[in-house]
Amino acid sequence: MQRPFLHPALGDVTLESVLYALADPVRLSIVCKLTSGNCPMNCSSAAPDKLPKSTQSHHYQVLREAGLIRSERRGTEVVNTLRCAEINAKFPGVIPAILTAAIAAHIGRDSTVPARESAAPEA
Amino acid sequence: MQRPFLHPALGDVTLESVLYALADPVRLSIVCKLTSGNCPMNCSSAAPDKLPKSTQSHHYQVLREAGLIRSERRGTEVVNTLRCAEINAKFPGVIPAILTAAIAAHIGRDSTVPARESAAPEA
DNA sequence: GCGGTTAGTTCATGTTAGCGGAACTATTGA
DNA sequence: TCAATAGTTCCGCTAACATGAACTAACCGC
Repeated sequence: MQRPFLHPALGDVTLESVLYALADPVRLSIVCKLTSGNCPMNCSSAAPDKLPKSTQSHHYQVLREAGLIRSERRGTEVVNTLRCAEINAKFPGVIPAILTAAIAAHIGRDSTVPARESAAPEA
Repeated sequence: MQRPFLHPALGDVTLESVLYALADPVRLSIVCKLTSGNCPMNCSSAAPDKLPKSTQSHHYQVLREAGLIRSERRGTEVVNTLRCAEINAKFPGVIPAILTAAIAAHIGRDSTVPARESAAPEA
């Protein structure tokens, strides 16, 4: 709690780490919630339900170190905001395309892995 | 070698697995080479130099199972083609944005991890 | 200030996934 | 048939992930 948060400079953000951070359903869900919520959120309200706190903390750390979110302490809680605008300046179009696809796929709507769904009756 | 390749149906391709597959520098490099080469390539010519064959094989398997490439045996070699058009139909804009960013970041030009930043003014 | 609550971090641990060397398998060509 | 080529599979080692338990910092009511 006392250790200050480390946010990478934009120059240190790599495409691979961004993709890696978003490749996890939990983290993609968190980012989707932050996007749709459109305002800073603390950790537990952006994370899927019933996720252990230590696991949450780990996922936020990954997102932070990838440069996707910025975290600030506000009293007892940590407030997270997206750094999409910055990332988008460095990797134009990547984040919007991924988030659009994620929202279309119903990721992060309420539960972690919602719809195993449809779309493929073919061989 | 005898086991047939398994390619997921488009309906089974998930955004997470696509992002995961592209989150590795080696695999991103392979996909970039296949894109820029603009034609089918065998495994060793699309992979970075000096990568152990077993590791190459593993990375191609990940790309294949994510739905990003299609592999076919041609004599002693395996010819790989991108499935970008299909993926793009399912997740519009995702692959082009990532590949554009990757190429801009000089990923997969010739070696695995080419330019450690530098914001590269060089051509 | 003191205890309790809240929100999140850190540590330790078991499980899992990835890398790469060695051995193996098809296919081609001489 | 033998050797070379191009990948695959197996296996061991290491690193990463998920999570419970213990910890810390800020806030609240008294």
